[in-house]
Order: sequence, then C-alpha cells, then structure tokens
Amino acid sequence: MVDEPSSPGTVRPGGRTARVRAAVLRAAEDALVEHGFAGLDLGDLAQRAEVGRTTVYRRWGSTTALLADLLSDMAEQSLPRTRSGSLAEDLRANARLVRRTLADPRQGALFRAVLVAANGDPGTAEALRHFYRRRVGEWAPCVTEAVERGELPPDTDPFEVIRAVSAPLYYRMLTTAEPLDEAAADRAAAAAEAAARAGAYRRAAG
Amino acid sequence: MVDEPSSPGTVRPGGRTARVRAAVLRAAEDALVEHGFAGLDLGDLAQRAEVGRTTVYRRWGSTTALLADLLSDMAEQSLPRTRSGSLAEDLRANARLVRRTLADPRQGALFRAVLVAANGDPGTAEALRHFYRRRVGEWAPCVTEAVERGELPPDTDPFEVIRAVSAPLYYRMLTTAEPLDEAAADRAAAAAEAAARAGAYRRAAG
DNA sequence: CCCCTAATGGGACTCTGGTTCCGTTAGGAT
DNA sequence: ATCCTAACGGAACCAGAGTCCCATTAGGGG
Repeated sequence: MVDEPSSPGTVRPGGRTARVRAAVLRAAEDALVEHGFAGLDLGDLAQRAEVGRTTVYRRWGSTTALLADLLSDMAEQSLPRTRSGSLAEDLRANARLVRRTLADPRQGALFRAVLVAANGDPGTAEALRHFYRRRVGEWAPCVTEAVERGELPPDTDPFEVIRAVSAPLYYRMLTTAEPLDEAAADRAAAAAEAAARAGAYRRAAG
Repeated sequence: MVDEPSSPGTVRPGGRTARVRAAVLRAAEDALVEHGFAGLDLGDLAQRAEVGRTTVYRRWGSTTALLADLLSDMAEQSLPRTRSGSLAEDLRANARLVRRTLADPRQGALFRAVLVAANGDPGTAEALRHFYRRRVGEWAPCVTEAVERGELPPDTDPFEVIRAVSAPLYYRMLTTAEPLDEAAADRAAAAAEAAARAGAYRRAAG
C-alpha cells in the first residue's frame, strides 16, 4: 500500500511552518499594495519574507493559490455586524463598512487582486464565493428583522438586499475613476432600502 | 532636429497592416473565450493569426495593451438604445442588453478580461472608463426624459440611475456562481427604478 | 534529552516568454 | 511602372520564472 505524499505543512503545522506562512502572507499583502496582482512574483515574495524560494513554490505553487489562502485567512476574522434596530441605519453601516474596506489601500488592493485572480482559477473563485456567502450571511439578519417588524414585504430575499448595497460600490470602483466617498456609500444604502420597500427583492415575482 | 520614431502601423494604416490587425484581434477574442485573460499569450496569438511573432510584440507589446485596443474597437460599434417612452420599459431593455452581453460567451469573456487587465495597467483602465462613459451616456437620456415627464424628481442624476441598473449584474457575475438570467436583469431594472422614484439618486442630498 | 523525519533552503538546471537583428515583402506616392 | 521605405517575419539570442536535487535545520512524540 502506497502512502499518500501529503502536501507540505500539513503534518507539522506549528512552529517554523507557521512562521513561514505568516511571513509570506504578510509579504504578499505588501507586494499587492505596491505592484498589484499583475506584479506579484513568488520569487520576490520569498526575498521579502526572508524565506527560501523553493519553499514558497512548494507550499503554494502559484500566485492564485496563495491569494486563495490569503482570502480564507481573512474570512476567519470578519467582524460582526453592528445592530441598531433600524433598517436604514443597519444598511448604511454595512455600506460604510464595505466602502471603508474597498478604499483602504491594503484591503482594497487585496480585494481587487482576488477578484482578478478568481477569473481563470477555479480554486480562487470558490474561495471568493465562500467569502462572500459568509459576509452577506452575516448581514442578512438585519433584513430579516425588518421584515418581521413589518417594514418590508414578507417574502423579501435578505441576501439580495445586502448584495444590492455592495453592488454599486464595486461597480463604481471597477468602472470609474471617481473616489469611493461616504456619500456614495450612503446613496447605495438608501437606494437598496427604497427598492426593498417597493418590493423589488421579493422572491416570487418582482 | 530628430524625427520622432512614430510607432508602427500609424504611417500606413491600410492594406496589410489592417489585415494583420484584424486577424490578431480576432485571434485574441478566440483565445480569451478558450483560456481567459490569464492564459493569453502573444506568441500563441501570432500563430493563431498566422502572423509573425515579432509583429505582434512590436505592435502591441503586452496583452493589456492589446485588450485596450480590442475594447476601443468595440466602443465604436455600441448599438443605439431602444426608445419605448416608458421609464420602466427603457430600464428593463437596458438591463437585458447588459445581461445578454455579460452572459454571451464571447463578449462576456472579453469584459471579464478587460476588467481584470484594467487593474494595474493605467492605459487599459483609461480605455475602460472611456467605454463606460460612452455606454452610460448613451442610455442616460431615457432618465432625463422621465424627469421631464415628471416621473422622477427633477434633480435626479441620470448617470447614477443607469449605473444602478448594471451594478447588480456585474456584482453577481463576479462574486457568485449563480447564472445571470433574465429574472436577475428585470429585478435590477425594477430596483433602480424604485430607488430613483424614491429620490435616492438626487444630486444634492439623498 | 534523543531521535526520526517533516520542512526548509541553496544552487544548478531547464524551459519559455520576450527582445534584437537583419533580410524580405508590399503600400502608396510620384 | 518605379522607387522609397513602412511594416512584416524568421532565427538567434537573453533573462528570468519555475523545477529538481540534496544537504541542513528544527518540530514534537517518546
């Protein structure tokens, strides 16, 4: 019976292995901010992290795989949503959080890179979808509660409402040069709320 | 006085030069559909187009530059908007057009690729912004007309409304695995309309 | 504290994307 | 039809990303 060769880093995940991983992921973030995804080079990362080039290639193999790792790391530490008791307030808080994330040099660069890498690499795409399911699911309850309070039609799809808040911000970031300011965030939240109240996100028929 | 060396293809744009350009752009589209942007290789394109490898490198130099060229080519032939006289109808027509474009294997692949390439390459980013300004500007009048008919608040920003129609479709394409069906398009149009009626896209204060 | 072996890291090697050189082909002006 | 030269294209060349081999280091179970 032949033993499965088991990928490196799985048998002894602690100690040096953990330090190497942390150093490389950190270096990857730095490099992303500086050069973006296109300029990401595993050899360069090894130098920054003061780690052997061979190690980086062996552990991750490709820039997209490394990004997927980085993203799943980030998915762990998603901060809990705020709770204000008002739908308008909750959606605005969400919109501002998204805006702040995208506008932040470090996080914004990471998000752009992941969106980029998810095209063409199924593994990264799956990691990305997982991340958004989690993020959206975290905020969906504020819509459900609004429905229970009778503020929204009973068959409103909570996920769609939350996505509707983020969508304009991503679209603006990708297709225009205009800055992602707080006004844009508030507008996105207000629009989503108005559309939801009008029943645009009801499950059966719009 | 030293002559500017003028980039190739500018002095004799017709005849063979035009044929080469057409063949390469065509080959690029094919390759995009097959392998996506990540798998785009200028050497491979040269073979497909039955053109010298040197020529491709000399004329475009990089995959991103080639995409920018491809996009500006496409910007020319943007079809005129339909006119129905009803805001709801116009927005839905727009949403369906966008959806059809993104869902089309050929055009969809191209759009994803351009969005990807625009990160990190300023030239491509500029071409992309130009394209969207044009596209959005093409459809903005249907909002202006609705304002004139008194259907929407007078200080509604037409561009924001049109962008609001596209945004959810792009967001869905990028972050989920769910298909871009016609229902999603209609929902996007309905949501934008409802938000606009509620005054979410007024210029001064939401 | 020792031992076994997972994991790292240096360095040689390969393979391929991209450049350079220079001869050939063909636009288009006269 | 002729000529000048813009543009093309084959082939040799170069650099750097990714792989392989093997010696060295250090987890962590006993």
